[in-house]
Amino acid sequence: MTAIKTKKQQIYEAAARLFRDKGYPATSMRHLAEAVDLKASSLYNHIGSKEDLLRDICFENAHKFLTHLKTVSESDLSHLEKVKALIELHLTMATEELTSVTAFNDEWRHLSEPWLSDFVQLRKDYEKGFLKIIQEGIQAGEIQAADPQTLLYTLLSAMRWLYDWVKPDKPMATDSVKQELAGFLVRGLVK
Amino acid sequence: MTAIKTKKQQIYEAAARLFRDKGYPATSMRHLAEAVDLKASSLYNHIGSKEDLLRDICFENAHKFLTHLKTVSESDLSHLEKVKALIELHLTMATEELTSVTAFNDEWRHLSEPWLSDFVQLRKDYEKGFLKIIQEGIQAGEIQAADPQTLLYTLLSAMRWLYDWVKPDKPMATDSVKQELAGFLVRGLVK
DNA sequence: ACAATACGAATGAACGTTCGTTTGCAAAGA
DNA sequence: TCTTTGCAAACGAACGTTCATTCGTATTGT
Repeated sequence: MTAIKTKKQQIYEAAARLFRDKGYPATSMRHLAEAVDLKASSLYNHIGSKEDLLRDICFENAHKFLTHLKTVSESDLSHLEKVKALIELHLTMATEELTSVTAFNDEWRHLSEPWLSDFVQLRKDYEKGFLKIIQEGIQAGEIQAADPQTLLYTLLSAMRWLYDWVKPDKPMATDSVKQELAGFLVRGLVK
Repeated sequence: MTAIKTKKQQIYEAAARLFRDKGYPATSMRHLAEAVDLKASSLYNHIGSKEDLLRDICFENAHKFLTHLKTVSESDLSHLEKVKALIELHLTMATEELTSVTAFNDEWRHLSEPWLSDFVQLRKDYEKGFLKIIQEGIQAGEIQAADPQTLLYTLLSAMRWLYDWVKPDKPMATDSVKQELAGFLVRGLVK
C-alpha cells in the first residue's frame, strides 16, 4: 500500500508519453531509459520488450472502451443518450488517460502480427457496436443522419482533437471544453 | 509536356504514400526505393535527402491551405459561407491530395529545426485566420455563440477522418460523404 | 549473532541488424 | 564528349536486445 509507483509503472507511463510525443518508431529505448533515470539495459529487468509496452497500452485501452460500450449498450438509456454517454466516455478518457489513449489511437499500427490483426478486430468490434446505437437512433427518429457510417467517423474524429491539442502544460478548462464540445456534436445530431 | 511522370515525381508520391501508411520514421529509404523500382543509393540522384521529401511535402501543403484561406478571407462571402468554403477546401484536399495531406497533417513533427519552428508558425497562422472568421461569424450572429477555439479544433478534427478512414481501394461515394459531413458540421454551427 | 545464500536492480560492453548517406564506377542518352 | 542515371559496396551511427557482472538488501541456516 505504498504511495510510490513501481519502476515498471514509471516505465509504462514514460513510454506512453514518449509514444505520444515522438511516435513509437521514433522512441528509442535509450531515450525511454533516460526518462526514467535508467540505462537502456536496465529496462529489461522490468519489461519484456519495446513492443510489449505498445501492446499492453493498446490492448488495455481497447478493453476499457469495449467494456464501457457494452455497459452503455445494455443500459436502458434512450438512443441519443447512449450516444451522449459514449461521447462523454471519449472526452473523459481524452483528459484522464491522455498519454496512453494517444498511443492507443495512433500507434497501434506499429504492432506486429498477430497482435495487429487482433487489435484491428477489437477496433472493428467497437465501431460496430457504436454504429449499431447510431442506426437504432436514426430508426427511432431520435438522430438525424443519412449515412450512419459517416456520422460515426465524424464523431470519432471530432472527439480526437483533445488528444492532439490538449497539452498538460496548457490545462484549459477541460470541463467547460468538454461540455461545449459535447453540445456542438449533439446539436449536429438531433433532428 | 510529356504525359509520363518524372522519376522525381514518382519518388515524392511514393514517399507521401509511405509516410502516410507507415509514418516518416518507419519509412526506410530502401523501402522507398523498392516502391519506385530503384536501389536506395539511386534515390540520391533525384532527391537531396529523406528529410527533404518530408519538408517539401509539408510546406507545399501549408502553402496551399494558406493561399486558399487568404482568398476566402478577402472574399465578400458571409461569415458562415466562408466557414463552409474552408470546410469544402479541407474535404477536397482530403480526397484529391490524399497521401500528401496526411503527411502534412501528422508527420510534420518529425521535421528538425529550424524547419519545425517555421512550419509550426505557418500552422498557427492558418489557425489564427480560420479562428478570426469564426469569431466574426459569432459576433455577426451567424454562428452559434461558443468558444471559438473549441469550435475551430472540433471542425479541424472532424474533417480529418477522411484522411484516416478513406482508403484508395475503398472509394466510397465521396461527394455524398462530403455533403453529409459538411451538413453535420454546419448544423452544429448555426444558431 | 553471524555467516551464507538468494535475489532484485543497475550497469558497461558488446551483439547483430538496420538506418541514411557517400563513393567509385559502369552504362546510356544528349 | 559530357551529363544523367543506376548500382554495388561501404561508411559511421543508431537501433533493440543480451550478457556477465556488481552492488545492495533481504532471507536463511546454524
